Amino acid sequence: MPVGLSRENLERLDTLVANRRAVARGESLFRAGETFLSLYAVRTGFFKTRVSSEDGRDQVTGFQMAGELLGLDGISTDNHTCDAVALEDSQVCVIPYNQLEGLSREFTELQHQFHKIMSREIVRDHGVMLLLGSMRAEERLAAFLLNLTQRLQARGFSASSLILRMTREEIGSYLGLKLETVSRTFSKFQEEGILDVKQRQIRILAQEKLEKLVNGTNG
Amino acid sequence: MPVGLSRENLERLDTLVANRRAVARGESLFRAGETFLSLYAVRTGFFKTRVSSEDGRDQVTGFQMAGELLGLDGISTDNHTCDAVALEDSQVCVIPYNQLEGLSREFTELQHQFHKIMSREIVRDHGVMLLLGSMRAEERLAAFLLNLTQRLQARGFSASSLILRMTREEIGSYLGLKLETVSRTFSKFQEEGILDVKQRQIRILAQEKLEKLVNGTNG
DNA sequence: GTCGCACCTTGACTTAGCTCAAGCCTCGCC
DNA sequence: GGCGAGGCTTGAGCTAAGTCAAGGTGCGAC
Repeated sequence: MPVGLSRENLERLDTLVANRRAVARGESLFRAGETFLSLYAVRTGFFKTRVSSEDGRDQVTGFQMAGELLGLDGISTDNHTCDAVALEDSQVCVIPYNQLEGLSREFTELQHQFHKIMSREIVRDHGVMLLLGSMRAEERLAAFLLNLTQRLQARGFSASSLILRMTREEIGSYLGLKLETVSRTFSKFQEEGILDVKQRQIRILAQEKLEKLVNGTNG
Repeated sequence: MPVGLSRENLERLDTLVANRRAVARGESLFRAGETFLSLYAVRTGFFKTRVSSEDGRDQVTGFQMAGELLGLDGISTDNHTCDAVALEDSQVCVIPYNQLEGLSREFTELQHQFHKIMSREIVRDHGVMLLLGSMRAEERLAAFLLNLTQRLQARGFSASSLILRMTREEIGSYLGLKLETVSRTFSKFQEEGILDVKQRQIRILAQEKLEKLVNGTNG
């Protein structure tokens, strides 16, 4: 949250975010049901969030990379409502929530940014609902890949070449598909010359075809 | 947002919410792309929200009844990102967003409540993702009906008898199903003695069976 | 180095839900 | 009171994605 502030105030904001925590691959940062105290900003690494229903069903609700925020769902009931699991060794900033509320009462800009971040999460979720509610498998995977590369590119990585941090099953859960369907769709994209797929190493050969799949009136 | 406050402060909160607006059935309260200035609290009536992709696809993202808040998605970019359409003649309170931010800097409790409301929206959306990503048609419709009746019951209406405000197509869009599937599933529930369905009049005869469909490990 | 395990791919078959089509309510309007 | 339009139901056939099953691949532990 970059803001124009005095040095003293900048320091106060820095303390908000001073605390670090490391999370090893496969470990949870937090779990559904735990008391909510802090938000977390990913510094390095990669996470998934996952909700579960009373029966065994679960659903990956998102993948988070450096700079993204985790834990917003916990504010509603003072308990986390999802699990956040590191997909590789990761580091987060711990942001004590009551301090954030306090500071955001003083700094209008911080308050506004925080609201924007929450709102953006809602907008993102609506996009996923659109995907889950109305797209076919190929369209879902295309949208997923474009979203990932866009976010990676914003962080200075290649727009066309990436290494997936998650399994086919996790991608499938996120996209509402079975892992076999994800795998077959990757293979299909490879046959069609859209992707080069070697396990988790993906190279995008024809981004415009992915975009057409997502946006085109589906021909 | 009921809070314990002095009379003067209560009055200031009242002015926040003093403005009313009527929306006739079928009209939009706001549309995607319009400048975001205010949130809206439903006073009477019933709304749907809907997102659209560049091609014609669209997805109903929620149904809102009295007491629920509309427009949170607009904060992220200062533009609304979905359409809100009245499903019956309705009335809303207009809540100017910059005033809300201002007051919530003064009133800790208001700030906290507002954050909880945004967070609750995120949690709700995750629940819908779980539904869209992992449930079968019957389970989706059961979850939908239980959610509706629960919210109606919280407002003093019957837990077992309701009148749908939306078409089969709108239910289908929300649940990621085609209208025919929604219709067939209603018919199936009727055959099984779970519901009595007469067009939009629904009577729930066996709530426990709906609950079992949603929660049961799916037998 | 090789063993084991987690993950991925591919094939054959099944099925839930979609599509297309026809007909029926019901409610507002003339 | 009849007509029309939007909405709902139902049937028949199709298809995208799921299921089950049998390997293949690559990496970490010993």
